[in-house]
Amino acid sequence: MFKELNPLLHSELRLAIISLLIAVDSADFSYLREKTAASAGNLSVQIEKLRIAGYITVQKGYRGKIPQTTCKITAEGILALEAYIEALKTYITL
Amino acid sequence: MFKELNPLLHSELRLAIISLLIAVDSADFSYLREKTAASAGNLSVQIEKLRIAGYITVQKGYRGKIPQTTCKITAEGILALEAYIEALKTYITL
DNA sequence: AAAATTTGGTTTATTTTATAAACTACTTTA
DNA sequence: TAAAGTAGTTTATAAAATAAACCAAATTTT
Repeated sequence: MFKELNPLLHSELRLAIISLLIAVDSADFSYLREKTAASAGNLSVQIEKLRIAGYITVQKGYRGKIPQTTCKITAEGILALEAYIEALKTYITL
Repeated sequence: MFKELNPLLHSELRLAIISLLIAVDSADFSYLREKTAASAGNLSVQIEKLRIAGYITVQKGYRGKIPQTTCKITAEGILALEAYIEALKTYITL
């Protein structure tokens, strides 16, 4: 009947992050913050959850002397999003 | 950029309930329980939330001597679902 | 040059939400 | 008549999202 909605993706902010990363392939913390309008704390927490799940990679480096965190979606992340969308289709007609 | 995902609908069980009610127009508690495979407690709580939001009506009656709760989606509920789907489309390409 | 502000975050605490467990009440079956 | 099933509600617990507080370095303001 209904397929399970991956709880890691079934979250407004995490879905937004994944959605942005699908489009740009690589994005830093500030970019994600601008686009999602999330608080830094919330964004930091949700990025970490996606990283632990293996859906994104996170590289902490420096741009000059300013710290810079860069995120990229992984192949696993792309597959997870595709599966999530398929599951959604068991609930709604898109 | 991203539209807000109505938190009342952005819940696996509540979305399933609304999805079922869109299709059948009227359904009792047991039917929803069968189709969603949710626990009675969880189903009861989520039905009540949808009722308070005005997305469904809930009629408590009897089938013979056995209590029977019947749910129907409201016009408001249908609109909310449509808006939710539109909002989802700002996150994913369906 | 000291103080305040901004950037780029992390950690911790609070609130909200979902879920599960326990309970009520009545009915049917063994 | 005792046990089990139906149809739920209420309450407690677990998990999640969000916000608040904080840290460190750099930049700007006075």
